[in-house]
Amino acid sequence: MKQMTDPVVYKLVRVDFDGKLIPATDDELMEVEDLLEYEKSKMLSDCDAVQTVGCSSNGDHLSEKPILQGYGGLMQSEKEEVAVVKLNAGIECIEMLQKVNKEERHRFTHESPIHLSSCTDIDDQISDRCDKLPNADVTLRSRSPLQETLSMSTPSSNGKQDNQIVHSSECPNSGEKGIENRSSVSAMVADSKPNFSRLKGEINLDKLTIRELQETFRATFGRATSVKDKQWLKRRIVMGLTNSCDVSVTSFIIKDKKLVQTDKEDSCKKVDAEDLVAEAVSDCRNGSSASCGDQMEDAEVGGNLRSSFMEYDCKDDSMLELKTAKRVRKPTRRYIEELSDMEAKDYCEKLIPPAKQSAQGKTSTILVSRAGTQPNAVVTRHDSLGGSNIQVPYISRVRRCRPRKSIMSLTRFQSSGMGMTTKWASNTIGWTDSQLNKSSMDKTVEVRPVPFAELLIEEGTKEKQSSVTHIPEVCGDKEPKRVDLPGNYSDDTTVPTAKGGIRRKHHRAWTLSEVVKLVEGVSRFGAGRWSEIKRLSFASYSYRTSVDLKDKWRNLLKASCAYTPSEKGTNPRKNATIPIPAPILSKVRELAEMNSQSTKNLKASGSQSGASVSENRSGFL
DNA sequence: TTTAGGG
DNA sequence: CCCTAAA
Repeated sequence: MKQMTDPVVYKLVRVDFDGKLIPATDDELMEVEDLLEYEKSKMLSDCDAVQTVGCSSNGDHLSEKPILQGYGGLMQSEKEEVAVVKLNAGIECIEMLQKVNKEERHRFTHESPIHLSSCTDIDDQISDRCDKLPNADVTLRSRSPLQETLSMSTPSSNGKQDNQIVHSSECPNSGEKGIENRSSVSAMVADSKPNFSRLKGEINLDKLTIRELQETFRATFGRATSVKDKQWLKRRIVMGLTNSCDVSVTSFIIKDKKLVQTDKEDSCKKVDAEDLVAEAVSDCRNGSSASCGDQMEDAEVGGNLRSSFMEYDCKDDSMLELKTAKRVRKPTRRYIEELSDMEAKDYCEKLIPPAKQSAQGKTSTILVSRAGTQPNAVVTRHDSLGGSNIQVPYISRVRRCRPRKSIMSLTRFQSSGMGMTTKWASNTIGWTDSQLNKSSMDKTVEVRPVPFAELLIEEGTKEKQSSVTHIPEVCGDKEPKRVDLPGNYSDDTTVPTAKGGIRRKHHRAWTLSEVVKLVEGVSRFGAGRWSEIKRLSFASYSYRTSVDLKDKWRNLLKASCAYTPSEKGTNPRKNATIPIPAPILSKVRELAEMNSQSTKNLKASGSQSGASVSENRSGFL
């Protein structure tokens, strides 16, 4: 599926009045992540390709598209580092995608049937790859030279004011009034390709001239600097190479990607190159956090949004420049929860016990961020993710799910899921945006073929179906209600009981989108595969356990049986909870029937059960 | 640990 | 949702 997607994907990005780049929806963000992954793997094999994804700038206007930098310039020994740097660049995009003006999004959803490239299980991807932002080293400012370059290489279009949205190029109908900032140029910017040869071997920064330091800086971060301050440069480079802000030594020697302290005690974390990668990957995760911030924007975060950026553990005053340039969004509670959940769920098997970690010479550091603007410090800890050190917000939580057997299982399922997705995309009819809205799932858009589209069409919106026949469909994904946002419950959703167990504090009403997700999951994996559905379709819903899914499915089944036979003419307000749209219920019934059928088939003839599933689906409708 | 089913 | 038996 990734191969099918054009690697050049543009995202909805809004530029705020203060020049801040506001990302779009979660789903888009996630898609970018997908992209990042794609780019990463691609670049790992293609050393020369430095892909820079579009950035459009309209002269004085700061309307820009995310710069999605690939992971170019990889050399075997340093590829990890490169990946980091490049990823860091990509992070910017992620960040940009984090937020989008709600109204704009709404409008976007309404006015433009967006057909994003197919990308399934975005939730899973995002939740699996995202983490907190690192030290804000590689910073693409809104007017950074790199972006300037990019801007020039992309066609600019009619100017709009700030706050305008730039439509993604994957949105075929995005050409409506005033929002035509489209560009589909993938700029190859050689200048942005850091020269990492400088990073080889030992570098004694003390002996370098300012110019050399600047060069090294560029090699490290992929962007040039004009800073003349030697100390600053050295610090920056060391920070970049060691991925640590905690650099205050006066003498720097970098040897084999490690900082060799010369005149001071180890105050630096020494991380392997692979750690850097993990860190960079972890950067993406912050994206999910930001999306949470987005969702909570008028809720608890509220006006704090603008000030919700903060720096992590940057004790160095030299960071001042960076502070203004790039601020790290403070993780929301949901983010932290999810992150912790993810980390526990997905990477637990790879965790190295802290003791062992220290024994390996890795300092298990707990850093207290000293945010200038944030009174409350954020405690982070170093964890090992996939054998790498990452910094994650520290939080105690209860794991409700057993860890994934292997990270690869995710990819495996994803690819298989995507395969099915592709099939669906060509065989089924998806939502239209109006259908989406009808289903109250218009908050966000997701690129995913929706198997229930038929149901909605069957609901009398057939006239819409022509507009969406062959393109992967847009579908509401995230919970539409703020009340349902996980962040509102944060990490104290469970409370220990006297009996030693844990009990949930709140009942979380199932939202329609969750139900849809569930039904889709069932249709994909079949009823009974709850843990798989949970992992793949509800990866970002840390509060839904597989048991929950099962229970909900049971309820849905009950509801559908009580409902559908008599069709829609009956009393529409039977459900105490949210009224489940009849199409969904009938879908549930269908799936149930299919399921029982296939199991019967399994029992009887033991064959052709898998084929019957998909065939029954289409034949049924 | 996961699933199925009762409470 | 919780709990638990069974796999």
